[in-house]
Amino acid sequence: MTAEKPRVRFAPSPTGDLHVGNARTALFNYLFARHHGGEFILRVEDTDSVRTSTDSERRILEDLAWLAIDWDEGPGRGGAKGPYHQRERLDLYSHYLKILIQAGCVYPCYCTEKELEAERAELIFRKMMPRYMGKCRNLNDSERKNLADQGREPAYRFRIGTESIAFTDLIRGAMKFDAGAIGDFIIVRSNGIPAYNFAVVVDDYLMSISHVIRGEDHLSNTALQLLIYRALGFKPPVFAHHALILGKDRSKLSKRHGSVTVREFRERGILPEVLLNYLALLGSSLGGGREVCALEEMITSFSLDRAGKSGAIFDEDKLKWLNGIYIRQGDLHSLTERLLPFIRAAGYHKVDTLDRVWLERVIDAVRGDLSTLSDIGDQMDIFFDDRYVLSGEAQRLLGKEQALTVVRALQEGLEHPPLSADNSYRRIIEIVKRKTGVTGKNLFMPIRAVVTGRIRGPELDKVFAILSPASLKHRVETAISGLSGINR
RNA sequence: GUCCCCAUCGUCUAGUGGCCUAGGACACGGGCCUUUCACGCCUGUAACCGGGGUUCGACUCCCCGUGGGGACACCA
Repeated sequence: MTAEKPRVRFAPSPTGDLHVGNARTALFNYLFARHHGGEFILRVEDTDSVRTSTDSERRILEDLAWLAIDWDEGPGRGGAKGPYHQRERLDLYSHYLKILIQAGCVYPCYCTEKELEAERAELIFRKMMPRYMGKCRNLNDSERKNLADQGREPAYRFRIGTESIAFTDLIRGAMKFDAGAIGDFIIVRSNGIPAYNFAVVVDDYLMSISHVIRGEDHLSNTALQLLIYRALGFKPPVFAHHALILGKDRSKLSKRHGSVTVREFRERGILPEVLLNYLALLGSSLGGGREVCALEEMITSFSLDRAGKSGAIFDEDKLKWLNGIYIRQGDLHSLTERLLPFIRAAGYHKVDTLDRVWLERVIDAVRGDLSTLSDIGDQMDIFFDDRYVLSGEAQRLLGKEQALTVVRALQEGLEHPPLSADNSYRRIIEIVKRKTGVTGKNLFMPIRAVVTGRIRGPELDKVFAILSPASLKHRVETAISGLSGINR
């Protein structure tokens, strides 16, 4: 590791929403930078003219901000090594392309995409590794002129030798590749836009990136990039390739596995700090057996040594479990604040007119049953008469003879003169118990069922304290008339 | 197909030659608490891929096999 402060980067391409795998890469880079007091740079790799969209870029930046991953240099923040969009760095790439051409490391290739595709198909058919066979590798000047005269715009390919490429990966150790197995690859497309491997090398070098931390899927790209570093005479950064996030079938996590973008989890009501916490936990260990871990602690304890070498399956159960912990342990005011959009989405359009103190009591009562913020609507329903409904389970439970007796006693108990909200619950339970002689589960479950319409939910004393006496009475009455009808 | 990477409970992992009768977490089962479901607490089931070495001693080191994954675009 270098003695100076490290400079790392996260370089998304704005071709869709931020994938959790990429978010994890961003987090690793961020944690690495913060842990070592270095700099974290954000660079937008927008060289794919057809798939890139400014909307995607906006959304990725939003997602990063939502996760509280902030960058020291990059879009919206500036910096000495900009610009931070590859599209604005085209002259830089053409400068280094010229150098490579002059050095004879690169040659123009006039093959059309159709021709290349045919070659690839042929190789695959013959069960060989699909790679460029070097058709334009040794063209002379007149041949080139000929092709150019046909109106063909050349792409530029890097001339691969037979040397072997070795480097030390910070996570994986000694790594060795054989250049012979690789075909000459394109570094600048026929439209003049650089290809990934070339742009990355130029940018990482010019931006003084000291450590490249990225997914294992880039391992073989590293060999190509190292070749370019060598040809340009650049000192390469230190590389670290972490394992990927896998789906249930152990293949790279992708759309068909379900939710995969940061935005999807956000919309499903996963807390940003939980997603971060989980991503840090996945495929690594926070050390000391810690699982629930705030960002500050992650920064302190972060180490690439702990990054796992094998892929880790994304476990939504554990994510939800972690989310539930944060929901239960967090501050009630901020929880309420974050819940508001989800309450609105559940159809409570007038949530802002609700009494905030009352709302917070409701949230406090149900937070124990929430695993995601989007569960709130369903859990809140029991406190609103127009949403109250006897579930099938509750009806079944109330269908029992003894249950009906309890409910009738409850009805009588509610007839007693208004009591203070604080002790009404205990008094009513006392009355019902005395009248029926029923105790325990047989006493509480019927009461829970009529009052909430469900067989599970918040603690009953809280429910009684929140619900108005009128609602209570109304629910019991309608339940009784309904049930008696069924029984007869 | 070729190259590369990886390999501990179902899942995420601890374990860096003796502390391992392999520890923790999620999930699952049981119990306790709450005169209720849940929460919480306690507890159970469950793993070192196989074969060779190296060593007094291998989950840990080496080799082979097997299995899984990744890469192989004028995408990044």
